[in-house]
Amino acid sequence: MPEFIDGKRRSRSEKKADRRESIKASAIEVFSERGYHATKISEIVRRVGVAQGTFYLYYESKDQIFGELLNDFLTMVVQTVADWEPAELDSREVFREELTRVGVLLTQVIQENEGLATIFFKEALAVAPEFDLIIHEFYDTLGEMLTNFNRILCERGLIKPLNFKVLAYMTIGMVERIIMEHIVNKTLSDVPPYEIVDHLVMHFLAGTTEPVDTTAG
Amino acid sequence: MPEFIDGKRRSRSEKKADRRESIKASAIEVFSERGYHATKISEIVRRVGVAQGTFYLYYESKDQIFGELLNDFLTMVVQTVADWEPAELDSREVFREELTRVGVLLTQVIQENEGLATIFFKEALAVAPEFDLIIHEFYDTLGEMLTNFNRILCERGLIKPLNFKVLAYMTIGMVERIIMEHIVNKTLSDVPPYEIVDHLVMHFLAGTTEPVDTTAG
Amino acid sequence: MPEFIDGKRRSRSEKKADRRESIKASAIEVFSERGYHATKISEIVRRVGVAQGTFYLYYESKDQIFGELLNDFLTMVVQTVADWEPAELDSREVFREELTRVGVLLTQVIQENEGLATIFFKEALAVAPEFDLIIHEFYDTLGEMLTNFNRILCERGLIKPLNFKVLAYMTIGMVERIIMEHIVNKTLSDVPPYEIVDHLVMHFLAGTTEPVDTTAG
Amino acid sequence: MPEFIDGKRRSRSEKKADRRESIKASAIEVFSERGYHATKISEIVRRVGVAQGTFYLYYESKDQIFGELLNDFLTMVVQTVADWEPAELDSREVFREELTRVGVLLTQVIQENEGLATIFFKEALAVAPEFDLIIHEFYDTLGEMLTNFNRILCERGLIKPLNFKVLAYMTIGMVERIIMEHIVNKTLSDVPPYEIVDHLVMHFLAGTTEPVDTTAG
DNA sequence: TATGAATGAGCCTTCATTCAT
DNA sequence: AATGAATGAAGGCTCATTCAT
Repeated sequence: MPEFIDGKRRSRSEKKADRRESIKASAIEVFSERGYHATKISEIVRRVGVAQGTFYLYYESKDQIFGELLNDFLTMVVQTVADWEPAELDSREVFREELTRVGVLLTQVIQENEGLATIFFKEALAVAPEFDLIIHEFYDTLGEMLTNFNRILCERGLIKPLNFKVLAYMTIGMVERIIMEHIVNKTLSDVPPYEIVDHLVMHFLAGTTEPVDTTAG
Repeated sequence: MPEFIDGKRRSRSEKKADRRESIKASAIEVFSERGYHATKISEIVRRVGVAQGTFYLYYESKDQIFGELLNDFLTMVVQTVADWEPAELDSREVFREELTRVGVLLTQVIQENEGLATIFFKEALAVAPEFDLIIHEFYDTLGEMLTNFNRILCERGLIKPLNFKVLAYMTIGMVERIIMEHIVNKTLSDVPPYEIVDHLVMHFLAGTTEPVDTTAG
Repeated sequence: MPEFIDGKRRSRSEKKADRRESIKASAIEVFSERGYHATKISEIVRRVGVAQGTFYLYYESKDQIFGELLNDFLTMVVQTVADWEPAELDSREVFREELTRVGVLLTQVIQENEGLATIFFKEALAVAPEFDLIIHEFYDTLGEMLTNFNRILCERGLIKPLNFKVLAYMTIGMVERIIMEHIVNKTLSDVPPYEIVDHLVMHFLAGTTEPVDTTAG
Repeated sequence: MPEFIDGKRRSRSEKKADRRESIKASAIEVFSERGYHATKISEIVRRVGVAQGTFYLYYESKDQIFGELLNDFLTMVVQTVADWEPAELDSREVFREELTRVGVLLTQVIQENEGLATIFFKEALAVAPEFDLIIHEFYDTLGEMLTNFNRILCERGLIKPLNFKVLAYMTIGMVERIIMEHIVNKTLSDVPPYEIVDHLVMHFLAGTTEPVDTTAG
């Protein structure tokens, strides 16, 4: 019996969870390949090998599973940053190292969830106003976090005074476009992740630490 | 008689062009409000006040008009950059001024075409593989242009040696996220465009001109 | 002025008739090429080089012109037979000659109106119940004419007693399938018309004049 | 319970096949009554009492089911002839009997499938070039079969030398017009099938066995 | 008489969701 | 829990016909 294949009896709820997970995995696959609108429930279940009706035992609707996927992705990103727990940022060097560390962490987590990332970057905005809200909240939170972060850095003398909000979104933009090209479009797949993160960190620091001398020729 | 309102008789082809434009304007409105899939031809024509069939006198299909809108936007952006004709970049100061100038130009053009910008940033990737191609080509072109531009700047000693491709996409990302927030999502609408462009240029220059001194504490 | 090209003034009604004829010619072309349903008024007028609205100055509707074409064809066929005026059928030889003569006449008239023939044989039955009626009437008339003709021939001893109605439809079938293959489908286009008519006449006479001796081995 | 009506439980696939058949039956009905273009899927399903979408569980499209019906008819006709297996045609008498036998068989089969026959004779040529091909192939095959058959009969001395191709199509025409009138238009419904077949066979034999003496008066 | 832009009814097809088994 | 057949609303597109100019 399949339940014994791995040597231990799986409980009923464990099996149920498995079925749910396999449907979710299939959904990630299809959504990331075809996009939200071109994805049919029939294709999701076909790949799992269950009947159409089974989908609705585990998810309420196409929208609902899509929302859950979006949420999974955002939670993952937020969690990674929340788990960061940076060392005391008492020097530029430590600061640089810490930024690099969280950058590499994010890179890994996103690389391991390529499908979710693709869905987020390509589809999320285009599906429905309902999801727009979630995403705007995410960006708002991210933007606010970074704005505050920048303000703190400034107070500690690690970066110079700027419009921290603009700075925050510039940083977000840099990072997300790089992820797009590296993970989703693969146009930067020949560049090692570390080099990419290094560029991002360097650029952030350079653009924020020293006034540009524009008088020199 | 309406024909004399602007002091001259309008020819049939002029009126025909007008009708086409009014349908296009309506399409931009609806697409940017509702997104591609939620947009119904019936809604586009309802807002113009013509019959459903009229749409098909001017456009072949929903896909075709969407493609045309996308093309309009990309052409506009490319044209703005192509019309730039920067002065001789013989000093950092001139360089900075020129970058700022093109930035302001782009800001204006995009602000005047908010609908198209919204469609591009929110929908373009999610509609159909057919459009993915156009967009990837656009990004590839943009990426290559900037990569070469960076290389030239480096040769002239205006920026330091870096991975120019990564740098290019970082720049693209900064700019597009800022546009997103400023024009589409309006979260930066309280910041004057000039300040935003200034930050972008400053950041670009700072991150590319001087090595960051990470030894200082 | 075009009206003088052939050296004489054309009256207004003559010009009008010309326009009507050219539209009809175009309609025959398109109907025979594409069939009734795939024929668009726009295509008919495009080939004449007039505007869509012009069609409706000369014909009431698509149905109406189709009906007129059908009628033209049937009238032509009936007229040919009516113009036949056979010589006194006082011998089998004369009879045979007369049958051949009318056969050749019909062949010519149909060959000169290939388009109409194609429309009649391929489309007529499939368009609308309204046309079914016309066609059934035609076949009924034809069937009755031939039935009576056969009866007369029998009375004169030219053919033997048979079910004249069945005989009539057999004859119609033979003729129309041959026309189909010869004129419409061109699968018999390598056989000279005279040979074809000869076979038809011969077959008709053979099948109607002598009892078949089925006792011979 | 309906499942027990015929004394045994019907399996799911059996019921599924039934549903398919009932839709096909309805399609035959509507197509033969209204013709291809005037037939609406909504009417087909209305008569079965199922929803519009159900049609598409069993057939891909309107075209596809029409093609299947056409194919059914042609297969049926070809199968009847293929199942014929005539006795040794060593005498005119046997020959006549065998021809009569296959004629009666065809009559029965077509009478039992009146709807399909109507569709074939009235609509088939007028629907789409795609179907034209199928039908032309059918007639070509039929024409060739009969041409060869006639040649063989001639070699065995059962019929005299003629243009066998012309002869073949004359035969086809006789038969199909008779079917048209008897089955589709019902103008010969008062004549018993056997008499009709007899006339056809007699006529075929008479027209092919003896030279007509045209010198006698 | 001629034009051709405009009309709008009509139908095929898709697919998320339901529900009887 | 699982099935998969059935549902039916919804929308893109066509084209014969009209009518203002």
